[in-house]
Amino acid sequence: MDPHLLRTFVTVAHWRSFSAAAEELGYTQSAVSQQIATLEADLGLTLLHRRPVTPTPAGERLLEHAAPLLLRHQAARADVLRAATGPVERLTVVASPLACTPAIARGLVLGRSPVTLLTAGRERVVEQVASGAADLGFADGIAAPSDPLRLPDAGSLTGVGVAEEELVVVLADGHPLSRRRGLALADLADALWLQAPAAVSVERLREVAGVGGFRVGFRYDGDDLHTVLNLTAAGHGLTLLPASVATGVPLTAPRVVHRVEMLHGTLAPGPAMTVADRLERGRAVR
Amino acid sequence: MDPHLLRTFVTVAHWRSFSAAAEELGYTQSAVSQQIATLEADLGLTLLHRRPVTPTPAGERLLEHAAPLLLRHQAARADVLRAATGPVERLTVVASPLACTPAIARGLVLGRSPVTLLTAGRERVVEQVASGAADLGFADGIAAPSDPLRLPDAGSLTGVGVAEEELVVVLADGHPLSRRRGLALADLADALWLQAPAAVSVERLREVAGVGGFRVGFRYDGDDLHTVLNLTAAGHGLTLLPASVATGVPLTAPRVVHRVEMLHGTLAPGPAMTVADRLERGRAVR
DNA sequence: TGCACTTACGAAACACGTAAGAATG
DNA sequence: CATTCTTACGTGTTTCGTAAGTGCA
Repeated sequence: MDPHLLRTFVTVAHWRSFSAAAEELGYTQSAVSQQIATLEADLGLTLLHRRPVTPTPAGERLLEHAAPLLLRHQAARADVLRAATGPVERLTVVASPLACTPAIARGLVLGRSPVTLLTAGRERVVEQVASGAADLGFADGIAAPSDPLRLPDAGSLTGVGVAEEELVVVLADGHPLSRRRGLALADLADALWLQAPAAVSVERLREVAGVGGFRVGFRYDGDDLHTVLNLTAAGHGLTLLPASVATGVPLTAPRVVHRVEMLHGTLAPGPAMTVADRLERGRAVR
Repeated sequence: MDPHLLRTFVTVAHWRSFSAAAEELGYTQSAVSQQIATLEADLGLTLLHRRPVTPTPAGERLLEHAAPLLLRHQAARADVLRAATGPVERLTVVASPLACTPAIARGLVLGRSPVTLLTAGRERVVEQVASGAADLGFADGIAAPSDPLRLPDAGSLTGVGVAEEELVVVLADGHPLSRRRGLALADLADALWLQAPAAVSVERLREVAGVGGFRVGFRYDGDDLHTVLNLTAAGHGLTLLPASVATGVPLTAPRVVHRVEMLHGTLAPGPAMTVADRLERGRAVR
């Protein structure tokens, strides 16, 4: 159960192919085959069905453990390294699509030090901060007011809520429900929803509403908010968005808000700490 | 950052000696030296001062990460293995000294299947269950009513509260405070306390009380409750114990209780699940 | 028959033990 | 000067790549 082998296993399972994993990892097909064989021999279990490549039940189980394990592993490494190297005079920030609110954007100025901002999915934000690729991360999601976001656990990351905002249901133009003053999520479980990284995930919707349904009518894999709005307007599916970025019908039940959390490892004095402190002091929520 | 090297590092740091760690791990002194050198070269940092052997700040940082990392690592392995092998017809249970209350003991009967019970410290209970050495664990500690215990995170362990009980302050025979009807923890911060695995840890006392103090007057490293009571009676230090095992003055503030939690990994149908279900149904607290 | 994983085999790297060396208290 | 860690070096093992082998669509 070498992290090395674990990473190969995860990659193979992801691509459902030994050869594709080999290419991604810079190994030969043969090496990957041998690594998986070693892992299986070590556990005494078959982890993957071959042709087609599919995880066995034991493999599925291992996959659930492997991702958090590898995440914590690289987080530990990054944290030790970060603590040892002095403060750097540049700041790299990663934010999920809707996480960079005006207040946060304003907080990111930093004298003459250069700031780099990049966008990534929620999990990737955690990963980047944990691995030290970014100094500061902003992840958004929906949650009950003052509840923390449910983010992957990297072991040593500090997260503070920095913004919470009302949510609205964005409906198609002229949708019969658009005249309503407020909507309950449970009433919309039968509707078709738009699945997009920039908007709230349909999976999370089911969790929050506590019911099934919420079929995905359309899937948009890009980050562009205008495209999301255009797709919704065209009737491809409903969307849940923070009130400030879209017009729609307020969501009244359950009481959930759009929340942004700032994530960082242990901060050495320097730009990252300065910015984090400023944002933490000015935060809208705890 | 091989788990292998990490384990060696943790052991060396624990013993503050390369040779002692080598002996414990079954390596030569030389091998340990090389492993630490490899780890240090990999991170590009000195992790340990030599002679005397002491962690550097970076080493301290790594130590904080290493234990939970290794714990999760073996927990993942055990979980995959446990899920794959069918239910076993024996049950191994591990409990911290005061965790095996009468109700729990009663719950541990299991038809004709043999049950093995062993005692270990709180951390060790988690470790044993996580690593699959035990099927079921019971850990006790003090916490605010209905609050969970603060146990090491193994990633995939389920914990449910199964018992909560009042605490009493056990005082020396004829102690002036023993006539009081109730005591507040903060008033006892200046007293001398008995540190013993079977009783509440003095460290935890400080956390719960939110103040310093609580000097350790005597340290007893055994598990025997009678010895603890005798030591307390002899005036070697105060102790905090569940009301059912000792007579003393009820603790009135802060509102804390003695809590027992049952821990287990994913349970396959079988003895472990039977017992866990029974105890979970009959639990006193959530 | 062709694509995809496995196996065989050799070369390079690695990890450990023995034993000698260095440094500290 | 004795204890404790480091270094040098030899050996056995591991791991990877090349290339041939095998099996399923």
